Amino acid sequence: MRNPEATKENILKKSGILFNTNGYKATSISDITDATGLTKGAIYRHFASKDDLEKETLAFMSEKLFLKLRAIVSSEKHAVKKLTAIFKFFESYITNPPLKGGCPLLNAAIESDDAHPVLRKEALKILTILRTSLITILQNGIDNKQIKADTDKAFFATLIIGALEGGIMMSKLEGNNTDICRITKHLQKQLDAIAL
Amino acid sequence: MRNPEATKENILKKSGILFNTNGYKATSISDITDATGLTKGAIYRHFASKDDLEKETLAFMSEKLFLKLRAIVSSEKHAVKKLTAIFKFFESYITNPPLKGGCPLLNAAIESDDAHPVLRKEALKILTILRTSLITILQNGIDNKQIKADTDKAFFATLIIGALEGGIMMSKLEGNNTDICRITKHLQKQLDAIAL
DNA sequence: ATCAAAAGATACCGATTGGTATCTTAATAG
DNA sequence: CTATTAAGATACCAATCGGTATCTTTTGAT
Repeated sequence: MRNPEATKENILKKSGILFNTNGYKATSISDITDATGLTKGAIYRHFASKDDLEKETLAFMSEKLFLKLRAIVSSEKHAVKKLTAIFKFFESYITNPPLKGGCPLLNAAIESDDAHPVLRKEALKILTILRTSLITILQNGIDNKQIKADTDKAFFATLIIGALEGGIMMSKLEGNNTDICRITKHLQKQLDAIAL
Repeated sequence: MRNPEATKENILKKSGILFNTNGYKATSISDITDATGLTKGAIYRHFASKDDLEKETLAFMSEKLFLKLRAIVSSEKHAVKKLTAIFKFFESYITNPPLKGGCPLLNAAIESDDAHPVLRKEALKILTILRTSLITILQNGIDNKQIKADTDKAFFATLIIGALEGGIMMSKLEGNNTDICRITKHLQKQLDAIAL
């Protein structure tokens, strides 16, 4: 039953859970061999180093989440509803986590920003994609006369991302969804204010 | 020149920089002996374990920041101005960091929430103090007819903390203060809306 | 001056770290 | 059926980890 692609995916999946819940530095290769049932030989065949595995795992996690997010966004036609769906998606990070350990962007950003350039670059890439996606939705909303034309898109994108990520941090720390729901409620109000 | 209290404070100071910039798990006792010029013997005389050192260091950092914050807040008499001063304080986290490595609450919360109960409990304590302080300022503002009486204090406190912490994450990752300034600008607007 | 106690230095411990060289096994092409 | 090749297992490496037992040095009380 040898299947190198499946093996790599299995490593990425299990590493994702471990990195995202316990941290990148705190997760050892041995933790990963325990979780996968594989050996070091198998892991180092697919990844050049731990740094490389960390980077690829972060990319893997974010790609899977963006896939889910895009599916949710695509199912809505109205720009305002698309954004509301994104708020709901972030609420689910607490109530029904699509990925153990919270938001991989937030986790990687905090762990990497001062010390780990490889991981930091990957986190920045994710932030840029998220930011650009939100701005695109807003622009489409403006083009389709669903959102006020004088909306500061970059400003609004920062508000959405910042508030949601901060809300996730608070709710995860408190162990309930009170804070994230307050945040999404506020964002929804702001969204309604720029809707036509 | 032996001075155990000064030694302990020195350890806490240097550990604070290291833990806050490189992370708790990523910082070894050896890193701390290098930074302080002390030996393990000295460190383990003042702290029972690394867990204990981590916890005490986080408490030490937050206490120092709360002291600064209280001084800034006390210098303003009007509740709205007190809150504005807090916004400016968080902006300074990026432009002129009072402590290397960003916000210790945010850093500790992300690193601890799933795996490190000792640190998590301390982080939660800090969040509670911050939250309570904001609510108290809002309540005093209401009592002094400076802020609308129907303001949802808990809601507003969550918005402030969540948005600021998220903004810090974004700005630190981007390497500029654009995002945190957008966040404070929005918060100021929200504050003006509840001011009398 | 002496001595007890505390502060800090030194030297060590077993366990674990990321990483690698080598060997075995399984799949595939001829 | 066999030879080749790649996937994965095994065994090992030096370095570092958190922690401790013991020794030396400094300090303050007598």
